[in-house]
Amino acid sequence: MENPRENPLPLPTIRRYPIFLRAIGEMMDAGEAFISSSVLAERLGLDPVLTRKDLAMAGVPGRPRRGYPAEELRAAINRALGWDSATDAVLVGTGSLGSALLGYAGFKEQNLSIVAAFDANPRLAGSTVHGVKVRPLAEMARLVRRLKVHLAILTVPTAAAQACAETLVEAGVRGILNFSSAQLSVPEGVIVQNVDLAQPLAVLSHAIARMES
Amino acid sequence: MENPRENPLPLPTIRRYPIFLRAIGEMMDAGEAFISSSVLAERLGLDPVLTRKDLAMAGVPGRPRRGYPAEELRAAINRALGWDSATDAVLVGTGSLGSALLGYAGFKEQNLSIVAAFDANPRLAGSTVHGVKVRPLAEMARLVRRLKVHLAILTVPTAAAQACAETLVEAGVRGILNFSSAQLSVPEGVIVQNVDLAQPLAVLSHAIARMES
DNA sequence: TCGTTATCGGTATTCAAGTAGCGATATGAA
DNA sequence: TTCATATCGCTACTTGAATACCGATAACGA
Repeated sequence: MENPRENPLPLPTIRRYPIFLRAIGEMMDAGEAFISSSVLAERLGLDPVLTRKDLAMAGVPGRPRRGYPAEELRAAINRALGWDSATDAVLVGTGSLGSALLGYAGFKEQNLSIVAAFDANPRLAGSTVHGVKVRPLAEMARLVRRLKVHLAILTVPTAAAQACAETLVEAGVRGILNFSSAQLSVPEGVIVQNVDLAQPLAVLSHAIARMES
Repeated sequence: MENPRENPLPLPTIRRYPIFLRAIGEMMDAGEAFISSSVLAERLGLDPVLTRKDLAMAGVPGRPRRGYPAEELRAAINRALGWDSATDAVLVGTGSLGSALLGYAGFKEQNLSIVAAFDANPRLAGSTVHGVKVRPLAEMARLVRRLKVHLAILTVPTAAAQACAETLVEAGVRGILNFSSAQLSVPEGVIVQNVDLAQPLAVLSHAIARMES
């Protein structure tokens, strides 16, 4: 099925796809034309069966004793993630984390280009961070609307997050990657994905605490 | 049961705990002495029953029509996460992401203090980032051993990650928060928690792609 | 004092994801 | 040409977490 709506991918599968894409890219660079689930799994330390099921979800048929055609597989996964066509995004909040994300190379791999950055601090406006010009927050609504940007990366302090989100949604943003710890409330049809750096730390320190007990 | 080994907390619960801690802290600042699961759930946009089950796992008994005693609850959750006593960590790789993490306030909330930072680039050595002095990589093994640090945050380029990990483990590190996209291989007893910024972006863009299809 | 009710805490059910088992098939070697 | 085998792809089975349900209880109001 081509229509993603009929293809409800398991959430864990979606999370593994970016990892697969990186490995597939490296294997293609090494000259491989076919990707077998066993080799890929070995490389990533995953279960081969689980890997095969994930790859099968992309809808590209594999061949016994060869694997999946690399180029088609990569294209299918990219399509499933909506990374097949270039997507524009804006970044709001050029503090230390926001600045770091402006320089994060991974976004480019995913056909995501950050076309503008904003900050509430007027002293930062006009400066350039990793090649992106920082603009005052007041220009955000107008520019987002004009550029028809649908995706925003939110790296503002928690207290400012809800107000920013509302402005962004009002200007046409459909998806927000929220790095603040605010619980954003947005209208239906807008998707918020929270990123919380404390979560992996919690998992790690709990595991260590358990081992030492 | 006090012993965490007998208390295998569900992984999703552990991930929600940091969120709960923040909210509980805010409610305590507002003068609340008791935290009810329904109020907490409302505030965080979660299911009240799910929230109550999570809180129950901490082992603190609640009271009908009141809720859980705030101070005890917070202490119990912190204990479950191993955040009850201060933990030292080192950070390796002071690129843009590493620098941002040095300034991340959330770590302090979790009793985590980054006692040293290292970078392979000798030109960076000696500089100070967010109050932490950057040292050359060559000093890492010795210092980690001397300070008896058990936790490391790894923000080096993917190509350098495995070598750094090995040095750290050799020097006594038990847990690694890995921000690189390398698949680290470490000896048994060492825990690696991977953090991949591409994953939440994948979830978000897939969701948007599905809606627009 | 006594009922009402918000909240806890346990049990049961459902659902999603991971795991296991197994037949089908194309490839490569004998 | 024939056979051995790596790999796919399908169908259970198991596990773990979320959801639903329901009884118990302590606080509050009448």
